[in-house]
Amino acid sequence: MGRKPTGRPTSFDIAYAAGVSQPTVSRALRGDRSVSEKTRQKIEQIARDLNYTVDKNASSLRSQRSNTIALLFFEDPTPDETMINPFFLAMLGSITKATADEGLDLLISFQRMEDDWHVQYQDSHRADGLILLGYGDYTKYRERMDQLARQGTHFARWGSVSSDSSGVTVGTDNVEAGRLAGEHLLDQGRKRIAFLGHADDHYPEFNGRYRGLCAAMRKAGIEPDDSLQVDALTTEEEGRQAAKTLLDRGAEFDAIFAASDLIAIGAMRALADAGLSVPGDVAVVGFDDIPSASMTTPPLTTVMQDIRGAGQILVETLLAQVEGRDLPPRKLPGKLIVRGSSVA
Amino acid sequence: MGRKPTGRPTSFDIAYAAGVSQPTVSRALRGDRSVSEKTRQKIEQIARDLNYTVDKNASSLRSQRSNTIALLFFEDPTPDETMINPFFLAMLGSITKATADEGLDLLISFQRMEDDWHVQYQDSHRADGLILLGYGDYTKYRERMDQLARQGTHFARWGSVSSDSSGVTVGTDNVEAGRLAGEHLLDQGRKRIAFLGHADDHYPEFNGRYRGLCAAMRKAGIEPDDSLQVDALTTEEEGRQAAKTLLDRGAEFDAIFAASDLIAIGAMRALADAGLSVPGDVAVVGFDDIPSASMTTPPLTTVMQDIRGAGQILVETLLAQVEGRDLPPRKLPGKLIVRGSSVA
DNA sequence: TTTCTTGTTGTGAACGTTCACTGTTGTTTT
DNA sequence: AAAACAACAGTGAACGTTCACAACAAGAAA
Repeated sequence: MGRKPTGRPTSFDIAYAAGVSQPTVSRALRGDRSVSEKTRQKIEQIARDLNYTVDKNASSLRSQRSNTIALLFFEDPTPDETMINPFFLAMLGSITKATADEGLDLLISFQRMEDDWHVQYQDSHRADGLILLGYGDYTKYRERMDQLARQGTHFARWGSVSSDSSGVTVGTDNVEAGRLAGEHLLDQGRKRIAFLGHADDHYPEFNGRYRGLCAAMRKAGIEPDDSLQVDALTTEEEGRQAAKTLLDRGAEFDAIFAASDLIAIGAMRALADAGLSVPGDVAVVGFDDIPSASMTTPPLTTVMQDIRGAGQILVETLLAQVEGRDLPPRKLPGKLIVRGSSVA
Repeated sequence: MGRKPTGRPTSFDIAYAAGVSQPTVSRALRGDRSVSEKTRQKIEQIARDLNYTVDKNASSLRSQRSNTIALLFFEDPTPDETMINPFFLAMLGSITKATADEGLDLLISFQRMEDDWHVQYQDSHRADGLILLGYGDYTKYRERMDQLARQGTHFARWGSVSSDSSGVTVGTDNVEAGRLAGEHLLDQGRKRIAFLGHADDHYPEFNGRYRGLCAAMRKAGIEPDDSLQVDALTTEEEGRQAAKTLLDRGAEFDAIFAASDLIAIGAMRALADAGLSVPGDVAVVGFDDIPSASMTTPPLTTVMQDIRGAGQILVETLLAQVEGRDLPPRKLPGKLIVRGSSVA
């Protein structure tokens, strides 16, 4: 029936069987409206019978569109390489769904920041665009992003939304979310609120959360105490260390707002080790609402980010960019999830 | 410099700049040894200067090899679509690493079992092979796998290792792991051990774990009591329900071996609700060692699967298959992680 | 009737590689 | 010194689509 006795059928085989030309097959299967309904159905039927599928490579090569996006996690190297930040893992689920809804394929990669790989994804036509998820020292990533932007690579990033970085960014309104957390703690009568997490511009998301907390405190007539802010990255261990530092210093505090749940969980361990009760002695609020947050004792109060919305908006934003119409950066609201760690 | 005033450089541009023919460029960049060292270096240099990368689509089209594998999660539909089983999420990390090490790209998809999509991944030349991760009613998946095998699709699956299913499977030695868990509980002096999880052939992994438990008990001279086995799927809620069923029934038991950590966590909640202490009244052992397992109170004793090894072996196995040499199925050992939920 | 649409299909080329051969050197063997 | 063989590079075609354009029919407008 086909030209070749062996191998997968091609559009030529379908065309032959349907008695039309090969490009007509291509058009029909793509849903091009210039093909009559009758021939389209006939072609679709034959394609199904012969178990034919369009060759993705040939299609992408010719059309210069891969209908694929690459999801790149970039982070500072960690000891355990296969361990992924739980928050981004959740994001992955949402992005997968969003890409599937748009009929896109999703490539993923966890290349470390040292590698140049991510730069090549679009150049090599593997993907039409990139979604970047990352954490760690922001200033290190900026350079890469500028490079990507210069090369005309399409990408959308999850992170702190500001105008100073190249590329479109989607992220939670961290300042507002920090304010929510702060107000909640103040409502519980807490007055000396510690912040665990880096608070300088190298970590703009954490910085925003801290600024939100400070704003809430000032509004309540309390001047934030800088000595209650301790640097920490998003790991349980750093959270434990940070809380320990605070305790060793003899600092007085009745609440902790941690920049992430992992930090909060680590901090709770340190508090338990020191014989302090949560929320009795110290109320704790985290950020992210990772699955483990509800497993702790007491369950952790935290700020949930709109993960589902995030994935969808990231994909939308990226797709728009690929198609030449740029969408503006977007800020998503965070939502306070009150659990036992902050209320009596 | 090139033939075209605009757009990405092609291998022709590199060839022109290097004063060689275009196929030589292709050969050089592929590392073909029939290109002299000198010209290879020259070509590589020029390629770097011109920011050239090989077009993945053209390359894959011509060579009929995409150097990409697709990772497909298939599961029975759940209420929250973006929620992914934590164990498979961990597996994802390991598979990503393994594919990166082999220089492969990784496509992922969470298509539900209803869809036919997964069948098309290889046909459309998107991927050279498939890795299947899934849970739920096994008998439903068998049919699909037989279909894949019939079509000559290359795939490797994570799950229960047995000879009866088509395709190569890699998995933990569930019987042995179940025995480990059982022996541990028996060592703690427990005699009436309940099993929470489906134990019929529709769920061969859980079934293996149960058989292992039974074997350990018989070896210790205790005949397993069927009434202490309660069906449950891998969710916290089902675990809670299962434990509640057991309690409502007035069953006597001093230990629970849950077929997964999520089930175990749910069961611990039910025990707490009933005023029973862990491990005082009931010792609990889970399976998987998901991140949350160490967060519970008390921390959960569990069986850790060799996730890192799993990813590597799955990729190896699949790659071998693609290259025409079949590797045998593999069983990986599980490792007991003793925490507070099972020892006093 | 003639001309212009509109809808549908066919034609030839192009996307950017890799593959299978054919040449061309220069070196080794007989 | 002729023949044989490497080692390397070039030539033409092929992979399976999609694109731009031409061509044809049938009905509408002139």
